[in-house]
Amino acid sequence: MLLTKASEYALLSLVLISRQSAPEDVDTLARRLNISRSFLAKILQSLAREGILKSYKGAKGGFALNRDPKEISVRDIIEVAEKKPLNVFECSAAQDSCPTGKGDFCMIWPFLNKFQIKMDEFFDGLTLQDIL
Amino acid sequence: MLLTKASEYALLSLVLISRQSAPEDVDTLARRLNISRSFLAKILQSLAREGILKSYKGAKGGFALNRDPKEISVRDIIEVAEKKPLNVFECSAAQDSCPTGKGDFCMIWPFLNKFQIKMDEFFDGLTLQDIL
DNA sequence: ATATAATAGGATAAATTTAGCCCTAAACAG
DNA sequence: CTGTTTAGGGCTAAATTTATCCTATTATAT
Repeated sequence: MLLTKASEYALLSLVLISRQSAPEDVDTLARRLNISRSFLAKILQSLAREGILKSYKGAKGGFALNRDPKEISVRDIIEVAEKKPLNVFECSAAQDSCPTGKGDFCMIWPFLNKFQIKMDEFFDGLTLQDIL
Repeated sequence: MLLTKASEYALLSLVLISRQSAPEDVDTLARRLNISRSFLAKILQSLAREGILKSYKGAKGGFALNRDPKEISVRDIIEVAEKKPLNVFECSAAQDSCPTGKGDFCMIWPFLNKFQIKMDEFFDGLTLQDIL
């Protein structure tokens, strides 16, 4: 599994939330998805902090989309859920982050970067809208 | 990091080994790559068990390629290094492995599978030869 | 024979992921 | 106002994954 459950839960929740006009609360979502309430709460809170969701406290509160599904890239969602940039390796995005060091040129960086770019293209070009 | 250091070390070692005609031993490789000897040993042993490398015990022993670099797909290398199939999620390869269960159709499987297929194409089409 | 080097397996350590708990702050309904 | 609802945040625990180390054994070249 390249991606963790956090991404899975984030995507599933966002689909459910998108289908609703009123805010959905964590309890309902966790029950509907049959997953840990507190873990999901953290994920949704992160998504809210990053402006993907909007949160409403108090009665009838919960989470709703903060932007149009077309404006939410799958890449954004996954990077928030995983809490880190979506890199094949630490070094695959920027050549200067190569850890082998020793000054000499990395033997596999070109390959890694090629995959990195392919993946970036895929995730950047895909929005929540496309999943719905 | 989607892939672990095991894959990184496997790829780097294979490149070094490819450049040599005589078997390369773990000590030399670990020193050259500046990484843990015993960790690398396990990885190379796995690669040998899967027929990617050939191992030679005793003096002047070590590891050498067992097949032509053209015949070794990057996918094979990574799957051996990661010790598991290269799936985005558990469920992304086969639809029936969806864990949400409850009989209803998964909301995100089509998307996951699309990515899975893209990744498969990329890795299957690439061989060790292409990295060298 | 002897030194070299892989093999195998277990043990350990470190890091990350997943989950649970509890208390606070905010918003809302009546 | 007041009580209820719900997000927010922190802290801890459990589980799993990654990474490393160690030791005994087996094979081989010279």
